[in-house]
Amino acid sequence: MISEKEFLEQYDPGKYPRPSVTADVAAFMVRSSESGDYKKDSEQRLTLLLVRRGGHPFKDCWALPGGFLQPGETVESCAVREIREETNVAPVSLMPVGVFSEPGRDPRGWIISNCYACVISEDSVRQVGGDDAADAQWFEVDFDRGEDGLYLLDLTWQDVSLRAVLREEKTAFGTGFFHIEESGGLAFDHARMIAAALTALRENARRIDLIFDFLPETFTLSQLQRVQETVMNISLLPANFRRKISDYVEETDSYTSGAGHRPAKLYRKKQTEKGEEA
Amino acid sequence: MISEKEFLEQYDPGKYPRPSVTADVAAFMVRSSESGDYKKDSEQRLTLLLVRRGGHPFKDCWALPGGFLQPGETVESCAVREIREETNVAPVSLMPVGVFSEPGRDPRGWIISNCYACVISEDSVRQVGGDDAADAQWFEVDFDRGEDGLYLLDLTWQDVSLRAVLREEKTAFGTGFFHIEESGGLAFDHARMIAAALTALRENARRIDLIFDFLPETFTLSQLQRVQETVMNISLLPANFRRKISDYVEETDSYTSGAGHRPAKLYRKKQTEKGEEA
DNA sequence: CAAATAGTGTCTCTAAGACAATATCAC
DNA sequence: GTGATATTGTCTTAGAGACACTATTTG
Repeated sequence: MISEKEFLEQYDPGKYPRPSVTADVAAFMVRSSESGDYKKDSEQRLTLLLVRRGGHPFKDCWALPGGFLQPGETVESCAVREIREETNVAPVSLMPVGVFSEPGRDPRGWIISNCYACVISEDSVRQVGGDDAADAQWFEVDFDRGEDGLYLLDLTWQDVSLRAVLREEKTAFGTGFFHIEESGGLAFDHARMIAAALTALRENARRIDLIFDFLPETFTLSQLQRVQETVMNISLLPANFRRKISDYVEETDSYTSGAGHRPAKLYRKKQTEKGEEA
Repeated sequence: MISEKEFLEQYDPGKYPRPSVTADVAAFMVRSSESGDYKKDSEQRLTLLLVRRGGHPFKDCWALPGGFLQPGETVESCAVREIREETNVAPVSLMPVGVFSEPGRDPRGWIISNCYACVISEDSVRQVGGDDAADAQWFEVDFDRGEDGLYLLDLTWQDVSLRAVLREEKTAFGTGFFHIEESGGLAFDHARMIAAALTALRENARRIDLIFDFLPETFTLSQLQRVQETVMNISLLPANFRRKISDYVEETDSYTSGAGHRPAKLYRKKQTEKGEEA
């Protein structure tokens, strides 16, 4: 019979085999692309940050930013660190997507990956200025359901196009879970992670709180609506959208100007209100 | 410049420090306790499986069942294995609760825990027969919100009563995240895990699919209603509940009998219907 | 003025909650 | 019959969707 103190002094974690642990992050941004017509508002696209792998394995393939967990940090702080290294932006909220631990998912050996999703505003990325390193780029995202529970994931940046095919797994539970039919050239099992992250993002985008993170401090209600439409890939009527979010925003004194139409009042996110309680 | 094959041959995962990884499971069951009155239906209580720790650290404390991840298995299969070792029952669905990786959370060192919740029917536990090992018991659960975002967690089995106090963390995102004010004698940071698991369980119990796992193959609608009420700690009107779930169940030819009141038709879960699509 | 977005009012439809009323068993 | 649950029907209300209409800007 030994005491707890003695036990801990003798304890050797190296007795049992241990995996390596990583955090990978699907960082999303809504990018507005200018249109030719001065009257029309710009269109918006959902984009995802990918990095080109500089070393083996999957050298030169595109992958989610991520890295190994270091002693003394949590998985979440590791995820934040990785995103900041790539974008210079610290993500506001981090959404857990899932744990990926299938044997063989990484050719280097026993490696478990914790996947997170986060949302970054175009505004903040512009402020810190992209360093134009060709190894990190925002890809436009298309993710649609095909036939027979097949899903098509399209990631496009300039002339690079990654097309993955996934099959949805029946998962008695609500979390999206996918099998890779075609990786589309993405490294590791990242196509699965991206599909799961997109599913989680869309699922949670109806909770209004999330979509504010895509926008700067102040915004018009139309901008807010377009963000939700872009993320969830749906279409809404302005009148109804305004009603729905009216409790979550408050007016400012500013207006937009310069567009070829009626100016819009700028709003900001209302603090300490609804959605916090209950 | 080396090839990927050469790289993998040279790769040594031991170069970087690695954590130990565990899976811990919050297994819930709804237990019906017989009442004295022949006319009244039995009352139901939500219970949680805890095991008494036989060795250091936290010797003799109660803890969630769990164990170290072994090579060649996924985190999920590890969780299933642990539950089966304690109950002889293989849980149907596994719900991810969160990853707990705060430095110092385990006195043995760098140990990351993946927490899952699952739901087990009283029926299946009865069938395999509890082995009456005193080291694994179903505790009755009370989890209520106090003042100032403080939560009280009460776990009771016979004369053992564990009372933990937790504080909810503001987490820009929807997942419950708690700080331990008082552990109530629970091992490690398991009080946090249990609070997070209960939050997740209640959140998802409104998705009807989940609550079927608490019940045997066939059941009455009242039983189903009581399960949802027990899990979510709410009260519903029978008429409305029946309407809401009517699309998810189908009748059988059997009826209950023997109770001091009108017999109820037995239902079963309807397959390949609503909730699967969309 | 034309084109486009900003913003308001209102009708309808559906789902949830409340509640009343009837049915049927064991004792 | 009594007391309990089983089961059905209907009224009310809250919220989402649809749509018509007005307001205001730039060129």
